[in-house]
Amino acid sequence: MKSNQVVEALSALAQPTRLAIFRLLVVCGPAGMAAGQVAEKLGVSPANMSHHFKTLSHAGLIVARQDGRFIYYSANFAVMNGMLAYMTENCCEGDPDVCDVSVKKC
Amino acid sequence: MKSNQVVEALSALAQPTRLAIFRLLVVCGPAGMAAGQVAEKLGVSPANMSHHFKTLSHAGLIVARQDGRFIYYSANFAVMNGMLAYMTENCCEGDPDVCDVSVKKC
DNA sequence: TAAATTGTTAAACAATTATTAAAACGACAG
DNA sequence: CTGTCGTTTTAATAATTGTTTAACAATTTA
Repeated sequence: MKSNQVVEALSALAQPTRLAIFRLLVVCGPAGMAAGQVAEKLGVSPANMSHHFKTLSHAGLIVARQDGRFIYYSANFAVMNGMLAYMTENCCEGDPDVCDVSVKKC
Repeated sequence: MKSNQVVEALSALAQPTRLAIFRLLVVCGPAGMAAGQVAEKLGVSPANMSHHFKTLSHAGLIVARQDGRFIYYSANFAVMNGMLAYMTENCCEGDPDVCDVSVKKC
């Protein structure tokens, strides 16, 4: 994963509403959630929500899937994991005892 | 870890220079690296570097330690791990097979 | 004490980002 | 078709962020 992609992903998540969106979608899993439902759940206007979806999509953190009139968004774990890996690359010069860079499995 | 702390940490890392600083310090481990050395290594002016250090420090991602004339900065793994855990909380409704939220141990 | 080194702070400007409101779009039901 | 629902786009404004320059503080060396 390239540096600028990682920065883009971090920027996308570095905003309260978008972080909340992403966390919500992470819990939903691959099934995702309809755009409107996310907006209602978080109390955000549709237009504003759409902008945030666009930002997250462009960063590759979420994926859109149309189903009839609804658009379902879901979290893309591959990009998130790539981002996490990039940040901790070669940490502590390879000594695992010094740092504990692990995330509880879900 | 609270939402606004996580957003602050993500914002701090969502910038090319600061991401590079953090990655450099992650590799250095607890010993850290002198401010000037980091600045030189990344080709950033001292004043600009100082601002970035401040941002990262305030987010808790790095820690400063004075040693004579030099100030050594080092990465704070606890905050980073807290941030990662927050993002993946309750992912996939608890089904570990659906997503693989793990980071290679260093 | 004076000069040199290391790093921080303050102020200003340029650039980016977030939010809102209004208009427009595409999918579907009648 | 026509109307409505769900969502996106456009355009404008407000707020935040990054960089630079110059001045300042702390520590060591002469």
